[in-house]
Amino acid sequence: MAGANRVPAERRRRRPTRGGVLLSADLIIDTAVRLSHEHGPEGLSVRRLGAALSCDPSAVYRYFHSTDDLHLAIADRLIGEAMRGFTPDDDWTAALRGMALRIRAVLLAHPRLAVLAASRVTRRENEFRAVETGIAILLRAGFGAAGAVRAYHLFIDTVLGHAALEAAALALPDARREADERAWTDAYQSCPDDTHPALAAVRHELHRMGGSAFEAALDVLLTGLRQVHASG
Amino acid sequence: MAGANRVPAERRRRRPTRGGVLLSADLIIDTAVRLSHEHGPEGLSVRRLGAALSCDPSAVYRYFHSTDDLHLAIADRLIGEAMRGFTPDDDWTAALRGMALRIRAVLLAHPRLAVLAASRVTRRENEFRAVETGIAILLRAGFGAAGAVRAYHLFIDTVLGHAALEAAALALPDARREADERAWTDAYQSCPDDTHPALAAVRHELHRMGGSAFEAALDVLLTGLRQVHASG
DNA sequence: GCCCTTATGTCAACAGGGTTGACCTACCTG
DNA sequence: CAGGTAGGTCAACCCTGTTGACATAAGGGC
Repeated sequence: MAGANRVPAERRRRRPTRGGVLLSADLIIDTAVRLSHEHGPEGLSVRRLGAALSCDPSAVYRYFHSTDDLHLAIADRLIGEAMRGFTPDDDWTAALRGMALRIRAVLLAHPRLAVLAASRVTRRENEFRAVETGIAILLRAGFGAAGAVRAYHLFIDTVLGHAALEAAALALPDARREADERAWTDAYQSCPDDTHPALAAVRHELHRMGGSAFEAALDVLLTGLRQVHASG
Repeated sequence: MAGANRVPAERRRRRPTRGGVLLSADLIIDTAVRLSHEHGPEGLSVRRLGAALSCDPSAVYRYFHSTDDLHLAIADRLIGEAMRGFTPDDDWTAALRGMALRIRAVLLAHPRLAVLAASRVTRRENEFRAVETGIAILLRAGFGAAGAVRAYHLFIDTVLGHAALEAAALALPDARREADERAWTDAYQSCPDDTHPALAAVRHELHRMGGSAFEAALDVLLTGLRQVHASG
């Protein structure tokens, strides 16, 4: 918390930058989101932000206490983007599935921000609403208070964990990402059969490791959750 | 791959640093691992590494092409550490569970490295062996080649995703981590009941969100996997 | 319509980061 | 013992977040 609201949300004196831009928290977040996927990895920095807004980098600190503060605001923006217009399916597992896919889609669209955002608690409006939505789905499904919170917790962490992992891979410089992907059809194909018999046995299936396990994992998790729900 | 083995693993001419230390890839990795959890977040840097080894920072580049190369080597070291002495249980779900807990324990012990390591493919010996072990467990359980790879993929990504998330939280500066944790017993307790009825209904259970969902998620995932295995 | 306060943009500086190319020296091979 | 070169060192480059002093224009009170 410590001074989290020392920076006023509403400004009275609006003064344009040297480049004629009228700064605002929203504009800064917009620009940050744009920067982060226009430029390559590490594309987002206070200095680049300053350049993009044609203002001095330090002006950002008039709107956010630190880059961490800015990151949390960005994270909340992404959550809002993910959940905008979401109406949960009547079937609770389908509802959770839909929510998971939305969150993943947004995080993959902003891989570099995803890494920062996924593990944080923004404690801001959009996150409040998302948690409200998720818990409501589970309560309506018949989970008790404790069960709903437990289920939501493991669900959302699984979704965020997978998404963060995929995003981190996407956020790598091209050369590294491709090298990582090639590993399964390359280095892993060259492991000696005698010392790695299991790898040898599945050699022609290893390419699957290069892709995403998100939906498969999600479906298995929901299968498990359904079973837990049914059996008490 | 590009030049991945341009740096020879074995050295002939061993020449001590000004501080009298005989460098080696292993010693550098050792020191890096130690640094990363002796000092706080951002405790690991090439320059600090140089200081700890009493050598010039740039000497590290004689052993690793870049920090990324070093990070992969560290990741592989952690995998080795996690799997050392691991003997899978006869029950395949118990075996996977044991493997998951080991990986998580090591990643949580080195939170800052975990964030770097979890999403990468080290394509090095220890990782080869770990994948071999995991696939072997699933083949022995009766999964076919494709099923074993699919199951391993979604299993390991779930484990790594959760572990990375927890590690990222642990790697935060104390103030930020505590603020994130407090959110559930603090900011989330203050959401208006009328706009957030589900949150209101589970208010006294929300504190659970602050802890770890790892084991709960793991158990639900294994439950799901068991069902998938049984029904096909 | 002016003046004062102060919010807010600007500037310069600091400490730290990865990486590179030139240098030089001590080691190993022959 | 001589020569070639691996490998440690040094200085430089450009990047990063952050801070404190500074200046200026905005807007409220009169």
